[in-house]
Amino acid sequence: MSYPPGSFRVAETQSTYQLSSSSPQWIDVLIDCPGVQGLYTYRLRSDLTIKPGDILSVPFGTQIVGAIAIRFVNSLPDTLYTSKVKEVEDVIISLCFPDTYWELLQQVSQYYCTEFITVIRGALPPGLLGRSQLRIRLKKESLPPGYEMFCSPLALKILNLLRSQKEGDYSSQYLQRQIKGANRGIRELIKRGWIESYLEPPKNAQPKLQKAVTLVIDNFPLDLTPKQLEVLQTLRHEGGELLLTQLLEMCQGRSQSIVKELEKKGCVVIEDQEILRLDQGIKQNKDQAKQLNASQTRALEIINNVEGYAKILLHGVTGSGKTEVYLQAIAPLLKQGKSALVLVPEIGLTPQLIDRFRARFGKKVCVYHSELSDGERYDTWRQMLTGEPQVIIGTRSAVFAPLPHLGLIILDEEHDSSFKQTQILPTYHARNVAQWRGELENCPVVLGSATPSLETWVSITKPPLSSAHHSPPKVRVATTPSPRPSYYLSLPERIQSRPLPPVEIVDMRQELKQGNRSIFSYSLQDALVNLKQKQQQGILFINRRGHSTFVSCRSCGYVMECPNCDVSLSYHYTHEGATELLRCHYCNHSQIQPPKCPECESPYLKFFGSGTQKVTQELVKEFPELRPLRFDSDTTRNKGAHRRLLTQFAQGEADILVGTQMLTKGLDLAQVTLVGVVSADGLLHLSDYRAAERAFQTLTQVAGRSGRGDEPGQVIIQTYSPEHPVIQAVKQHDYHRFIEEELPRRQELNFPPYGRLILIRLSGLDAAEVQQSAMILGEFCQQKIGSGCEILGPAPASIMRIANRYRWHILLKFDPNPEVIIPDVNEFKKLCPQSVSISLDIDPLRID
DNA sequence: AGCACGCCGACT
DNA sequence: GTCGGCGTGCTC
Repeated sequence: MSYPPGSFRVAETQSTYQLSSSSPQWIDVLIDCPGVQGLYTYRLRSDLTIKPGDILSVPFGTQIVGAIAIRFVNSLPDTLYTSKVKEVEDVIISLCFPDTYWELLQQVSQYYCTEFITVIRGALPPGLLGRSQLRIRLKKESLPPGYEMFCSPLALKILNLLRSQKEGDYSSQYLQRQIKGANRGIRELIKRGWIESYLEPPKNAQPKLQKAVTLVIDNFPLDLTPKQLEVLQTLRHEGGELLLTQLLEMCQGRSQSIVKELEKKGCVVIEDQEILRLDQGIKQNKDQAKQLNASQTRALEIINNVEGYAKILLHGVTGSGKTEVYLQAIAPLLKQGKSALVLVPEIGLTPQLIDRFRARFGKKVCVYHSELSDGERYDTWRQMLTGEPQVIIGTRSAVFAPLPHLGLIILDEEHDSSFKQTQILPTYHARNVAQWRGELENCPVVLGSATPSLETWVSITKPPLSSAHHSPPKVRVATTPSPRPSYYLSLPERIQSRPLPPVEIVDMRQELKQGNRSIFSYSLQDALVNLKQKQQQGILFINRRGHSTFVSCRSCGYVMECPNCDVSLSYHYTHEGATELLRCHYCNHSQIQPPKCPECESPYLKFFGSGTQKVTQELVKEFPELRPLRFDSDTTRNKGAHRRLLTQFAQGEADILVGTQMLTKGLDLAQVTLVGVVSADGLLHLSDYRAAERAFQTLTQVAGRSGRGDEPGQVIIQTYSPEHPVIQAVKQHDYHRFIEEELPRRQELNFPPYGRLILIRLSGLDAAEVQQSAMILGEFCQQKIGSGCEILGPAPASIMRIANRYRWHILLKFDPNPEVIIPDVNEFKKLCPQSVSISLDIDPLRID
């Protein structure tokens, strides 16, 4: 583990020494520098109130860095001289984090083998933990005439560079990047007194302040001018307090000087007031709790009556009204003064969900996700710490929302892979963290899904599969007392008893035999014609964005490949007359489609496979009366584009949405009666051990978009493998059948949810270096880890090169019970050259 | 993470 | 002989 577990913990925030006669002089802090191990001791300042858990800034080396106060110290160790101990610089933010908060972060740190400070960094809003910058400033007035003659060429270079800037001021880092060996010259110039160095304090996220005017008298004095009286009367009329800008706006033409004058006379006070930059969204019409059906009522009853921690799986088919259960589960909590945390897959993807929460709870709803600006994030975060009852809706990172009095955590679409962080440390899964949080805060955790992950499924106490298969019980409570209570709640029916849409599987091999060369089967063609006639709307699901999956030469078979990655380039062609582009979906390299094959000069260089662009084009060609709307990461890239496209569609400006995975998440469009999957095969035949699970989830979810309104729905899935078990399970809407098929396969190979996985990723620019490092680490793992852990690889990644970096993997597979000791990543790094980067992915979802 | 110190190779 | 590369270690 990169951090020795239990070697320290953040002290209880209540522990201050005010009552003790000998108050401590020092405090141990955790420095915000990954790689810096252990705690550092600083002198307390009498003018600052500091307690453990506070975020401080402290001098460290030549800079000022962020730090977390951990504990008071009464005496220094012998090895540390008093003179070496520096003083705390400042308190950045002093807030009462719930005690369990730091405990949670420590748990994340241990489980995900990530330094504690790195976990804290990921949990706090960006910008809170700042660092200073060493800057160099030219002292123009000290520069003697003819100074050029006195100094070294190096120093002269620095002087000239500084003089080129208006203020004569650059960061030390910038100077060192521009001029090699700048440090020597800087020292020379400081000695001469021509330049000086200073620390620019870290710019932390600051609350936004605005001047507010408050009326402080009841009876107006008599010596007021008419203008002054007008201002005061306006202020009183508006409740006695207004922002200065608002007040001035209301008393048009009145200037600030009048208000200043009133302050002098003691009529009002002007104070800075913190303005919260919160994403309050679009005003929604207030709505009321909806009537629940029997299953929903039972589910709600269980959730509301759970005391303390419990893990609750809300297994509801698509369109079964999970959201309404969430809403009604939260309502009583808010009345008790508690808050709720709602985690959703991708915020941009669920404007509908946010709107529904806002319509029910109004301003008590806050949205927290990484696409907010730093200021918005900071303010929302501060707003959470107030402890007022509220509902936070957020993506993965919101699992760290510092809400006191947490009463309920909900993970909607808990099976969704975006709850797992993969690129940045810690590589946590929000579902795991939410469970730990529920245990620590002693509140229930609801996992909602139509297609629960296998992890969740096996972790929930539930009726035996075989009986469940035939008649799934509605509610089943774990009867055996267990330290981790769990409940299985099922919503087997859609609301208002709407049927699940029938799923038709079309064998594309037969279509070809019958002479159909279109990408749309006869069934789908009929359905599309019908759609227009009935004035209904539809969705076409395509697994890929772009136009085509690859471009190859019909003469020699040459395939256009990305120069930086070992993948073929996708063909992009947005509209008539647009440039034909080839783009790499891994590194975003793009180039113009060449007119001839680069290999054999043949002009027959053509695209194959279908993406969203091509399907849209084909659709327009074959069904010109249908108005399509493309919905993928190419068309939803801009902020708000998502909501705009959905609104357009909802208002009937298009007949059919053509899109990718995005369509599968939380869309509730009542008018959609037809869902077409152009080709399921791309989903079925991935080499990943989770391919089947993902395919089942995606197909079930996309099918579930159909028939949510009054009109019955219909689903058509085109495939070349109609007999595939996943396809059959989707056709029957049979989750249990899929589970019975898939679980034994996982168990046999000890893959999750049975065994645990840790993936060691290596990458670097030099192929041989990466390979050799992988071999060394593989050997090291064999020796160090040994029994109880299966070591797979080292092996090259399935796409060996991405963005010019060669990639190798080592996969560790072990039973969750006998704790396998994973060596420190730093130990791995010591064994490899610096140019090879190494990272651990704990419980990886994909191994590619 | 920065940044100092320090030990080796290419130049005046 | 010095300059200047970047490898190792420290920062309370």
